[in-house]
Formats: sequence, structure tokens, C-alpha cells
Amino acid sequence: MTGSEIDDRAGWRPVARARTYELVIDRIEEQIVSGQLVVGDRLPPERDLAQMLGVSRAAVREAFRALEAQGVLRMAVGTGPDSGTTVAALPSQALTRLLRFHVALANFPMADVVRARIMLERESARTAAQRATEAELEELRELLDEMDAPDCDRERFNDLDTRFHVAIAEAGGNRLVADMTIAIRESLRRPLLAAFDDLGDEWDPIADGLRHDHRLIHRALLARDAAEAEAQVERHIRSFYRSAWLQDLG
Amino acid sequence: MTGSEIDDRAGWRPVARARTYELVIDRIEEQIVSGQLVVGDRLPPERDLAQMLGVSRAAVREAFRALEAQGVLRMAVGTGPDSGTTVAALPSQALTRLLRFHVALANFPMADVVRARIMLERESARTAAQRATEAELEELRELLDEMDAPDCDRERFNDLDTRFHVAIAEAGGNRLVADMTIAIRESLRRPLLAAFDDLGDEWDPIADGLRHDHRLIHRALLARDAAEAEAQVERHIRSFYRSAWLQDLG
DNA sequence: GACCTTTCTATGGTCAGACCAAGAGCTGGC
DNA sequence: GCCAGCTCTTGGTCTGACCATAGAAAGGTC
Repeated sequence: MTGSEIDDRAGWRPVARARTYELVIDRIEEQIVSGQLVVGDRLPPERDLAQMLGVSRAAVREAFRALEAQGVLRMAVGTGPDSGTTVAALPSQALTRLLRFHVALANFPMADVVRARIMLERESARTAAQRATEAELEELRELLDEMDAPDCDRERFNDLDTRFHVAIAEAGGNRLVADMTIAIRESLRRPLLAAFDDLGDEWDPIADGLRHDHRLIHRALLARDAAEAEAQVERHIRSFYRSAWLQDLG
Repeated sequence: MTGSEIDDRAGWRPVARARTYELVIDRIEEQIVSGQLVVGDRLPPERDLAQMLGVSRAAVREAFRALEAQGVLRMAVGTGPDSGTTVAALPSQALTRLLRFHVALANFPMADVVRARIMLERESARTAAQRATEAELEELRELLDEMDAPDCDRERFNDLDTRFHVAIAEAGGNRLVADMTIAIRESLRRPLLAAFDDLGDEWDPIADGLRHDHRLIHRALLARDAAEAEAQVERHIRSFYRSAWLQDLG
């Protein structure tokens, strides 16, 4: 027999020795799931909580850091009403950081990310065509006008472009979809700017193409034409990906 | 004038005083973005890195915790080749935790989460219909057979159900879409089980309906009928949501 | 020489205690 | 009545110690 008899027996796997800070997280999660902690609530001061849980302050702090990284907590010094450690609602920022790291690590292939982006933004465009308010449509138009300015460099263009797509996602009304859209766009910011620079002289015609695409999307939204908005968004993203990365999505 | 003149001047906002651990994270992110750190690489021991960066070990540890929470690092004691702190690729787990917290905090309304789920799983079903392997289709069938077992209680049913949907997402071939699907399903586990229990005697007919839906989805995948697979997945999720939460998605 | 046991060492895990820094509120002098 | 300065709370950081784990190395036994 090559292995030990007590190994790989179905149904048995080693217990993961929980680290102290994970136990602290578990206690906090209990409070959240049971509804005893809601967004805006304050947690006890680190020193107090450490004593209450019977652990060191360092363990509490490491737990807080992990939760802060997930956008669940917000920490601030001082005394006032906004100070201390409070339960936050920052899923968008946390999602963005998470995705940025994993895109940089190439855990998600670029093509997969772009396909996901198409899926998300089609959904948002469809919903936005149905329920965007007049004010939201007007805001989109203003963004497009700003992108037409002659002194709009590539970085500013990209930031306005991002705001345009994010505004559509938020007009779509689905928080989760909007936050995922934001996360994808922001995580692509650096590679996108690098691709813009690589374009060299080809930039101007491509930017004009993007401006034209955006107007078509905006027009479809104004016309409340969900199918057209979806189609234009998909065409827009695919053609941009093709020109910036010289690849097709198949 | 009600406010100070130096406040809310467009373009000016207070600098966020970076905390030491955030600076440590920035250094690590630099290494990752520049490609000097790739998945599997080891970071220096905490004590060494602390000295190299001129900060305390506690600051390094807090940074590591934040990155661990994002699925970017993996920490293990000991001396062997797998010990120490290494760059990991665990986006799925990190996404799941993140979403679980924010669903529990109701930062994402249930209806939004379910709509996002429909969007994701439609995409996966469409792609899976085109590219699922014979082995993957067979695995799906085995899962469905297991769900037919008479001794399959609600929790086991839910776990098999999850594996069925996740398997389709993975057969779809898009890592990001699959990981988001996993995260959504897992984050819904607790509320889903609670809803199952609330059903009481209505459980049996509903479970039969789910089994039937699954067979229809499976059949569409076998037939390589992408449009039908998409439609069946959407119908399945909508009808389940309607019966479990007694609400319509509109 | 092969193999098992013991010891060593590197590394993360945890803790205690100290001091710093920001910020709201209190207090006393003007 | 108002402003400066003190005070207290709370997170931010550092130091240094010791614990726990798991390979690696050393040593002993057959």
C-alpha cells in the first residue's frame, strides 16, 4: 500500500485550524446575519472588543482589516459620531480592488473579462432604455459633449468614457450589476490606458469611432429602444476590443 | 456665506492620509502589476519584509490580511516549499465571502441579486450549449440522478442544485462569469435554505418542479440548443424565485 | 546502508504593552 | 460670548517576546 490507510477516506478531511482573527470575523458575521449589526452601526472600540472576545487587540485589528478590505467596515479615529469602527456599505470599492488584483495576476483572461463586460452592459442598457429618467439621459448627453472637447486627452477621454458606461449601469437600476460594471471598468483602467498609448497615431480615428458609437447608444436610450441599445452596446465593446487589442472575441 | 470658502471648491478634495498598511499593499501591488510577482511566488518572510520596507511587522501582517481576504495571498506556517506567504489565485472564494456579507447587509436587494443570477446563468447556458464536453454533460446528468434519490433532504438538494448550476457555469468556459455565479449561489445559500424550510409541505411539489426544470435545461444542452437552454434557465430561476419568495421580478 | 526518531530551524500566529495622532467636547481666560 | 488650549476617546504604529507548525538535518538503531 502506497499511502496511509487513514488518508483520503471519503468524507474525512482535515479540520482547518481556524486562526484567531477568523474566529473574530465569524463573531462579527454572526451579528450581521442575525441583524444585530446593520449598516451604520458602530462596533465596540478595539480594546473593548478584544477583551470581550478574550483575544488580543492585534487579532481584532487583523479581523477588522480583512473586513475593511471587503468593504464591510470603515475605520476612523477620533471621538465624534462618525469616528470609530462602523459597518459600511462599500461593495463597489471592494469589488473593484479585488478584480483589479486578479486581472493583474491574469487569473481572469482578458477575453473573459471583456465578454463579462458585454453581458453586464447589455443588461444595463436594456433596463436603462426602459427606466432611465430624463435627468439621467441628459447627464449622459453632457458627458458625450465633454468627450467632444478638442483638449480632451486620452486619460480624460477614458475617465469620461468610464463615467458614461457607469452612468448607464446605474440608470439600469440594479445595484449588483452596476457595481460589477464599475469594478470591471476600473480594473481595466490601467491596461486600457496602456492600450490607448500603444495606438499612437491611430488614436484619433478610433476615438472618433467611439464617440460615434456612444451617440448611437444614447440615441437608442432616448428612443427607449431596448433591443437597439443592447445591440449597439455589444457592437461598441466588441469593435473597441478588436481595435485596441487586435483580437476578436469569437 | 454659510460654508468656508476653501470647502467644496471643485477639483479639490482632502488627501486621504494613507495608513502604513495601505502603503505596504501598494508596494505589493506594484510588484504584481509589473509582473515581478506572479501566482505561486513567495513573498519574503514577514520579519524581513517589515525591515525592507521600514515598517513594523504588524503593519505587514495587516496588509497581508487584507490581501488574503481578497484571495490574493495565502499564508502557511512551516518551512517546506508550500509554506510562507505566497501569491494565490482564489478569486472565487474571495468573491463569495464579499457577496455573502453584502447580501446579509442587504446592500444588494434580493431581486437585484436574482436578476444578476439570471443574466449570468443565461450567458453560461448559452455558451455551455455550444462548448460543453460529453464528460461535462454526463456529470450534469449524474447530479440530476442524485437529486432524484428519495432520501435527498432539502439541504442536500440545495447543494446538488448549486453544483448543477455551477457545473454549467464552468462548462461555459468563462472564469469570471463562473466565479461570479459561484459567489452568487453561495451567498444565497443561507437565505435559500431558510426559504426551503418556510415552504413546509409545499416543498415536495416544488422540488419536483425544479427537477423537471433541470431535465429540460439538460436536454437543451444535450441538443446544443443555445437559445432553448437560455430560455429554460431563465424560466427556471424566475419560477423558483416566485414560489420561494412569493414575488415576481417584473 | 536503510530507516526511524530526535532535534533544529524557519516561518507564521498570538499576545502584551507602550506611545503616537486625530478629533470632538469641555474649560477657563479674555 | 468667544476663542484657545486641555482632555479624553479611539484608531494607528511600533517593539519585543513567546508559541505552534512543519520541513530539514542530525543522530541513533537494526
